[in-house]
Amino acid sequence: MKTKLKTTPENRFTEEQNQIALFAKALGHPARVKILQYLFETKSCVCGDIVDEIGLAQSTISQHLKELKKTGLIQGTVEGTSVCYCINNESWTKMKDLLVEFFDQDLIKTDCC
Amino acid sequence: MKTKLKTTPENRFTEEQNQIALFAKALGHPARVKILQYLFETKSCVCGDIVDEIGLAQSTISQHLKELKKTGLIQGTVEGTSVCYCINNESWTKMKDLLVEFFDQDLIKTDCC
DNA sequence: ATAATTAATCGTAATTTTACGATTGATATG
DNA sequence: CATATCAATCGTAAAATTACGATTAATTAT
Repeated sequence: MKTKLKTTPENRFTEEQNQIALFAKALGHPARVKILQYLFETKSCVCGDIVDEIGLAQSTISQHLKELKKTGLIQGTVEGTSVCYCINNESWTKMKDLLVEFFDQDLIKTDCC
Repeated sequence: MKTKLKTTPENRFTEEQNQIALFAKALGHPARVKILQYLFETKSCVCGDIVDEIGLAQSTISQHLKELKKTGLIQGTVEGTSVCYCINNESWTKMKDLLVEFFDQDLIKTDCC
């Protein structure tokens, strides 16, 4: 039988390529960039403060936070009725190392066209 | 009454935040990560070779190349009937600098939660 | 216990992304 | 010229993203 199977073999991309893309995707929205910057520059990382700071609806911010949590870049701890978010330094470093290594490809490469 | 000043989408994010997100978004798909790696590691950066290398449809690769071109990370030069793609080193460096600076926020940062 | 506060989730709509096949336009080659 | 080749674009469909208001769950305060 002629199998026009659904493509997308999981060996199409390496785990590293997928990881790089995943981290990059997490940074691929200005709101998330701003959230991360805010979490770095302030100690009060309560969700409500983030909502005020960014200027998007509370539910939207929650979605972005969820996205960042998914990659492990941030983590939240319940504090009474609010939730305190902060950078997960381990994940941040992991992302940093992975992406910087990716960026530094150009140090090996010479000219092309 | 507390009047929540509505920020317009234009000044909601800084130009830097938008730039970071834009570059990150470009890297936010494993196919584009792989394309960039391929362009670095080989001298033959012809579109057809990229299609063979990645294993996606030609039109899909074209779309990804367009996306990368949009950010300026790559450029293509027509060579006869084919097109030779290569990294735009200036843009690559610009992205590198911008993102590495963003990554290095953690060097200033103390602990949070 | 009741009310208030906070953040997650739900439901939904608009937009964007991703993928493919088909077509088109450009350039070689016969 | 006719034809083959290559890559961009078109048309389209499925999936994901982004945004919002409304609701819910959990906790704190009255």
